Amino acid sequence: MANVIRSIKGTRDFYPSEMVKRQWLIGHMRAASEAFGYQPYDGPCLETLELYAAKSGEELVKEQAFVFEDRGGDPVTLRPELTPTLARMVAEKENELFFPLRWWSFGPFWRYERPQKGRTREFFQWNIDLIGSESLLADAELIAVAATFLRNVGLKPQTVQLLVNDRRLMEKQVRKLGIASETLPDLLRMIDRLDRQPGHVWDEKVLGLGLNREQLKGIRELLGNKELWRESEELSTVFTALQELGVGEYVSYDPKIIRGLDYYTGIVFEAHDTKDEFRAILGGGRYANLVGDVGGKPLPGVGFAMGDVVINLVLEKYNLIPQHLENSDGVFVTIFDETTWKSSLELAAELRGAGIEATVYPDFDKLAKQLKYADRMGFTKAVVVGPEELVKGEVVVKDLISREQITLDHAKLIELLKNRFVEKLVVQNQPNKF
RNA sequence: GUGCCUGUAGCUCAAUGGCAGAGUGCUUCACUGUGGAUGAAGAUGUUGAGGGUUCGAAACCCUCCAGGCACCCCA
Repeated sequence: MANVIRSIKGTRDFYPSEMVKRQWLIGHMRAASEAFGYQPYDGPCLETLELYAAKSGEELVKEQAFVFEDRGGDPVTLRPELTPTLARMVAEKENELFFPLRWWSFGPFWRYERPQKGRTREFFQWNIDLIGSESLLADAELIAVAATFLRNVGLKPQTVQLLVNDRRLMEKQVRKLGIASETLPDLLRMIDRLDRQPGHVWDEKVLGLGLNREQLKGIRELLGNKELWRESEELSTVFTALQELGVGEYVSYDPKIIRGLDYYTGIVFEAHDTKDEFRAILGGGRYANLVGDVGGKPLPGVGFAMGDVVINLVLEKYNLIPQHLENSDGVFVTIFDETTWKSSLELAAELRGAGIEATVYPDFDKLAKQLKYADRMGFTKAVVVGPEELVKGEVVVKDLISREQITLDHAKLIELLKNRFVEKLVVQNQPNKF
């Protein structure tokens, strides 16, 4: 195995057992999005470098994007985020779209980072935005979408919280301390990184920005004040709306939430595990001007993004991901021997024609081996067509869980399998069985 | 881009300078028309790669490669 060609650093292979989990996760993202009436959209994975030069943070494009020349010599970029694409798509059709837009998307993104816990170079991201409304109800709605997702995957409010803040409130409070407005962006960035370093180091850095000891003390007090939101009419409204939306238990106020990206202008929020063991699960907020930088009219919006990597770590820790590969919808068709294989194929075709998934064993192996395979692959029903049954036009169907088996004709077999199929559909309509 | 740690069977790991092992998985058989258990037998290694030290290296040293973790940045 030493000489197999390796995959690219920071990418992941999704074997069927992992793919089941990925589909499960996507299902919940879709369900939460659609529950609030959001529509799916997507853009290309390749974009021009120019698009990101206009919009994204400098570091994201210069340091972290995969940039290369196409065969014609033009610089292209593997998308490191979706927002610029969204802005471009909205700007291109701004006169024919009907606002507000409620759009969601799921797809792959690439960032050239050093892979580590919770960070890969190729990852999947759920993006969801409400564009064209300045209402605080829109801010609350996006937070409610996030909370609905967290609840539906089985995460409890004791385990995960959506931490909410408002940049306007923080700016106002910081100004009250008499801090110069030119140091404000740097200071906000420091607040965003408070928990990532020892307290005394952080203090030193803040003093280095030009603050005096008293101002530092004032900042520290602000950041410890869990009731600060009461001074913000906007936050009060948002929290009230979230109570009415039935997700109040998932939401709390945190003055330390600022968000690194510069384009946020109001409400900002992140989901964190309450033990603070993992990175932010998702992050988002209010922006004033989505499309201005790509040449459109200013449009306000609110949205968030959730990567698949951190949420998977959290879900794994709390054992919330369905583990097993299941073929329980289908039936496994054995092949008895060289003289009967045609009957097995014929039966399988008949079952498929009746809308039943049928999987045929491809070799003339011993029945024991075939049943062992069926068991390992997660089938719950197997069919045997041997010489004895063939004469009577019957088949043996075996329940691989109860180990019971019965002999019956084709019509009865189809009826039995179809009834089971109907039961399955009913079960699947429950969101946590997606 | 900076720093620290780790590479041994498919997987998880042991062997700390002296014959490369265990558990698990895998294959076969007990069971020639019936799978999960049990028992028995069997297969599997360039010890990440290359070089050096040594009578002798999986182990010690150097270089490279790969992976993990933290910083940076962020989903």
